[in-house]
Amino acid sequence: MSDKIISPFFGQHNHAHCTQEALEQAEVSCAGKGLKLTALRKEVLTIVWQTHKPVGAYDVLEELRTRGHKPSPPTAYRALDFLVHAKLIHRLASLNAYIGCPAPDEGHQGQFLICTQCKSVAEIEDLRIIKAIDATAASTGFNANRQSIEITGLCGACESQT
Amino acid sequence: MSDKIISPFFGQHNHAHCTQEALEQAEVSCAGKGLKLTALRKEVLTIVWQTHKPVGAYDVLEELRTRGHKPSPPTAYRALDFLVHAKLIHRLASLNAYIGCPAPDEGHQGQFLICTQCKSVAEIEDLRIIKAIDATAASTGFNANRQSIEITGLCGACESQT
DNA sequence: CACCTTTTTGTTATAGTATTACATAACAGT
DNA sequence: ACTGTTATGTAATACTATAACAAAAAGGTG
Repeated sequence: MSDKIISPFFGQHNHAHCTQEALEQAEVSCAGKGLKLTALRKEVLTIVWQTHKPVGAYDVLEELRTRGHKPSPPTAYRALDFLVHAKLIHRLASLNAYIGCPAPDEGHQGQFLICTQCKSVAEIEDLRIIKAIDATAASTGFNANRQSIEITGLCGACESQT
Repeated sequence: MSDKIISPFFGQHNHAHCTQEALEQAEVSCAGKGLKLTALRKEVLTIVWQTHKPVGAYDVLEELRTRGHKPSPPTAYRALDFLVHAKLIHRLASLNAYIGCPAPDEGHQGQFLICTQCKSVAEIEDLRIIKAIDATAASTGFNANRQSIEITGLCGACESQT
């Protein structure tokens, strides 16, 4: 099978465990790359990981406030930018929002299934898509360096509730 | 070959002809669907078609002003929304901008190659990508209804100028 | 045509998203 | 301790998009 689901696919799971694992991976990953996962950045990462739904920058700000900070927008955007560059989270352009990346060290690009009903997002890695894009790039001389693939629809659970 | 370039791929072409054809197609397409391509909407479509670079909503507003209108934001957004729904233009989520669709009646989804250097955008339709997405959807129970595929990089021309 | 309904456009205000610019503080190496 | 660098705080502002209501234009019907 050439596609791989790399986040819990709209299913039940132990989310506390899921989040904790992401945080531990983040520590390791940053240490390995010489990046500094400061207290603030870690807190923002935790906030993003609270759900598998995308979180907006101003949601992060709000949440930081409930945790005793008094942040203004650049605080959130800077932390989010750092996390994106560290490949710990992804930005979903179609939603202006962020979501935790469950596999920061696999060098994958973002491919997302976004449920319009329950708002959950699953990240996938489909080698056929990557290959197809590479092939098109090669055939046209286009030198691709980033792909943003965002597919919206209804997840199985929401579909069956109709 | 399973992929198709459906807009001039970063190459030279007779753009006046290109634009005019798009406008004529738009007339026909709207007539066929019972949609009203009003003077304002047509003017906005023309503005979007001025280049193969994406155009922002406020660019459209600006351009409308130079043409004697005194529009406020909703004027531009409404016309752009109409054109998107009529499948005459696409919105590029990663750029908050719009670009003309050269093949409005082919029912395709948007797949775009975006050159970060010259800002040109080419639209492609790669059946392998579509099939790969359908396959993933089928295998997970996800019911996809819209895809947004935006690939950024350097086009051949800009690459060779390096 | 006169009337009514629907759609489109105008207008004002405001909501939501993101960045610039500069100040202060924390950190790392000498 | 000193210094250069990185991170965070703060204020202001730019950019993107929509809500809500008013006016005008277009289309249908008796």
